[in-house]
Amino acid sequence: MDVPDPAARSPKAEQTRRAIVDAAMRLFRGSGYDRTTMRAIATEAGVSVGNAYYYFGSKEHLVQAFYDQLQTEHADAADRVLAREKTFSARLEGVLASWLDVAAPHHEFAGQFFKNAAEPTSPLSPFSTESAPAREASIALFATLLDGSDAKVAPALRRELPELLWLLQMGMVLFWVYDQSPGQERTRTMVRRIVPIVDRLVKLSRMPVVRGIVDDVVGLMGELRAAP
Amino acid sequence: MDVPDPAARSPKAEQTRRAIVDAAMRLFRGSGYDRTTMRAIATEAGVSVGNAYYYFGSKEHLVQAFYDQLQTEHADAADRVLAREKTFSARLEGVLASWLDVAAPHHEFAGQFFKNAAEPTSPLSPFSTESAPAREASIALFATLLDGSDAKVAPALRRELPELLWLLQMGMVLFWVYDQSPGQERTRTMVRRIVPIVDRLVKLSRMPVVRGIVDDVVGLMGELRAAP
DNA sequence: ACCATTTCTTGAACGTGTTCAAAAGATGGG
DNA sequence: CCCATCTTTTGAACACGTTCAAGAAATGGT
Repeated sequence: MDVPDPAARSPKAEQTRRAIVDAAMRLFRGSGYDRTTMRAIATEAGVSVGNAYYYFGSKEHLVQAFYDQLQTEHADAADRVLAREKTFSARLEGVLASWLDVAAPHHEFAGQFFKNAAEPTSPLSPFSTESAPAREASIALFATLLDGSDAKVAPALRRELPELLWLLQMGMVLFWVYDQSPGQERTRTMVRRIVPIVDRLVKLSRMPVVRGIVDDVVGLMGELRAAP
Repeated sequence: MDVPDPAARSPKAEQTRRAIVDAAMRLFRGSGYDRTTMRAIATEAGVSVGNAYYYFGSKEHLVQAFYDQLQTEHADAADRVLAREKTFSARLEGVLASWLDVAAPHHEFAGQFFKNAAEPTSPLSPFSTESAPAREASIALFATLLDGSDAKVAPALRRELPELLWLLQMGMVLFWVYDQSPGQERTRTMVRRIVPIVDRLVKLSRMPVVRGIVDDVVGLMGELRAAP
């Protein structure tokens, strides 16, 4: 289960590690997660099964590499969107749509390993401590999205909105995973139509009648964060 | 994989079937889903492994029985709540809280098999065609909750609100599965505080400014339903 | 009573993810 | 150069979910 300290890796070890990750990626992409066996990955990488387990605690851990790569690709694509677009809704739609773009080639694969990420104890779970860095990076992206936009947000909401937008993205991912339409066209439709709604909700958040609810929601989020 | 038609079951077969389900429930409850093996279930039930697979296509299918039982228990508890409470928020909080009550003893077990339910292709997925009856029963429950309450809902929303409340419950279940606080106290807090928010949102739905958004949301839901 | 057909039951076998003791290789101090 | 120690690698073995050919038991028509 234990894995060598990444800081102290000999070049040879690093080479073996990469060979295993690359082989896994190739096979996952070609045959899907379930149909790719650890034996096949080891053979493809030119090592023994046990050696793969020396570097990766489980088959699941091999997916983390894929996960990281996706996150990086999305961050790049999102940066390009944010450099180009200035309005809140264009920025939001661009960021969400670019996630769909980078993830599209992996839809089937993603559906197969989604069950692993869903398990509460899994390190791949978006709520796990292991994925906290990725989660915070993603929330920070939505903060940038917001800061550089023309949106006028109720002050109370400003602090919590990035996390709420991240939750929106999680919802989108959930929808996408279950989306069986060709090219996941339904998810794209959903995004295109939900962004204006969010935009209007944010605008409404400053209205006196609505502000009470906003405060409630913000208060609840604060309490839940403090509790654990 | 094929399983005998439930309509045409001899008493003997039914007895064997029950023995397997009961053994599985006992062991699941005692040792959790993952640590309970099909061999142990078969031994406990006094049959062979192959026989268990004659009645249940997979280990996952054995969970369906647990699932159904939970649903039935919740429906009963919810009925008692709806007979007692008349205001919308009391009914909603009662129904959600009673789900937590009936599910509480199985929190650990539920977390373990949640990953199976999360896989899009799984029959246990709340969005699968196999669980459509359970899903529709649950949505119908929320329709009853609404109809018998004092809530004045915008007409456009009335049709979609039961499904939205069902989605709220799905969100609660998700939160609950990940909730590691003792007795899942955080989820209870979340429910207690989110119900008044929903209540206010529903009231707000009739306001002229908000009505536009409500129409958008309802329109989006209709479109997504029509698409597949 | 007999056979044909269907229903039910068995246990060995397969392929899988994972573990582990042991070996091989690398490193560094004397 | 040699030994001790640490890192890396191996492949056999384990436990599991699942399948399947074969047999046993029930059923029903003649």
